[in-house]
Amino acid sequence: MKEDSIIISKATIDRLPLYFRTLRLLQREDVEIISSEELGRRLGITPEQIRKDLASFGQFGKKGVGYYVKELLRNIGDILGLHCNWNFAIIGVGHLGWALANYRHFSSLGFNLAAIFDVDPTKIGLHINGVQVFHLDDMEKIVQEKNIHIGIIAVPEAHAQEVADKLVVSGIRGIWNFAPRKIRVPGSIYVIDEDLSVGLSSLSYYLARKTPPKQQI
Amino acid sequence: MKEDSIIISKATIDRLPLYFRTLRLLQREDVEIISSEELGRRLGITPEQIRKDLASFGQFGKKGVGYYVKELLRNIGDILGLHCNWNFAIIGVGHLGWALANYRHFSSLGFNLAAIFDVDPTKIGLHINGVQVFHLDDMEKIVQEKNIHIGIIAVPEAHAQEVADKLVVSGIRGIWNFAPRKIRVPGSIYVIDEDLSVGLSSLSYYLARKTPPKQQI
DNA sequence: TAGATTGTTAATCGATTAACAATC
DNA sequence: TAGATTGTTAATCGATTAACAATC
Repeated sequence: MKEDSIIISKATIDRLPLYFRTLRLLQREDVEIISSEELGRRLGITPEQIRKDLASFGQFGKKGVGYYVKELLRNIGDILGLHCNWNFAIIGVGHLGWALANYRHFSSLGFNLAAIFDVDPTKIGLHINGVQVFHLDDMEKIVQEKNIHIGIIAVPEAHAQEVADKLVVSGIRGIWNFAPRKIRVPGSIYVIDEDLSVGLSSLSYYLARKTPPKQQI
Repeated sequence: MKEDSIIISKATIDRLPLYFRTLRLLQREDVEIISSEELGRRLGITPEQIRKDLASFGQFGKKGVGYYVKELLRNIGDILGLHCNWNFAIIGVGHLGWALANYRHFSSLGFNLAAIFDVDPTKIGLHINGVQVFHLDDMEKIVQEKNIHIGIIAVPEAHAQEVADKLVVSGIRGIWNFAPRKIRVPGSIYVIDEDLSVGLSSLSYYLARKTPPKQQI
């Protein structure tokens, strides 16, 4: 295992979930072996890139043959830590929080929605997708009780920092931030920002000048 | 203007919306002038990076002074094509489509939700956020009528390609794809993939090995 | 064995960082 | 003027692509 010796690029890590999801599809199609060539064709990624990405974690393929789908799937799942069965919480039951609470792909990847938080008294106590909505003030207690590691911020911008602070105090380790604002947290907390207006804005950029980039992501 | 002579990196373009949103915040705070130093501090981006990004589109700053917030805001808005008042459509009234239809930031950036599409007869004719839900079969007509340029795919994976095909035929120019599947479209159509499970999976990767990357995005 | 395909090293390409002259 | 800060060029760093030896 090279994970600890060599620094893996962020770009590589972001491609792993794509490989994973495609391999799952292949498994469902009863494909047992796949070459980097064919996997690349499916994803719009060069075979060299795929081999390089995978090789940075170990030797998962068989020369002259390809990759065993089932085996590679297990390996990538392990690399991504999907076996950890992370518990996560959603903060904010607006339209976006509601949608995320009902998003099926998370649980199929092994993530478990353990709690939802809001401040609106009419929402506290509700069950969304079978998960209870708690008051923000009870976060510390619930996070401990339910062993929650990841917090998803889906509150209005104005409250994002306040919620982030609460999450940190409660002992969360990772934050997925949908609020379009930079949040400040200690260095030990990992944050991923997901500002949805970035996607639409960059689309606008390309459409406005009629120059589609050569390669999609 | 250098836009046409020099190829701007995708990384730069993805940062423009971040600059834009921060400048808007500054304007609301009545800040008139900002230095790359201070803007960088707010965003967690180096000042050199910001100056480089902006300089690739023109000379927007004043040496020894900084950038005029109002002026820079207008310039970045123009670069991003936000003045084009793009009409967009959402396809799929599931939880995600519903949330996107109600997302306020799009309209505040000048994007106009002009139509929603689904196939469920109980949803056709409904108005969400004041916008009518049409049947998928009427797409070509409605897209033409309402001059829609952008389609947001929020349907289950299994139907993503079929919807993409319909969008292309209808004359759409850009697609924002939330379905976790690669869609195939002609080269002239610009596609942005937004697979929400990538965010959670990469969080999982870092949490599983306790090595937060030095820099957040 | 011959053909295929990986894993790895080297070459290229692109993006970020550093340095500094220009100038407000 | 002196101090500050941009815009730009050069240096560094990192990621992708190409090439090919290893080997199934």
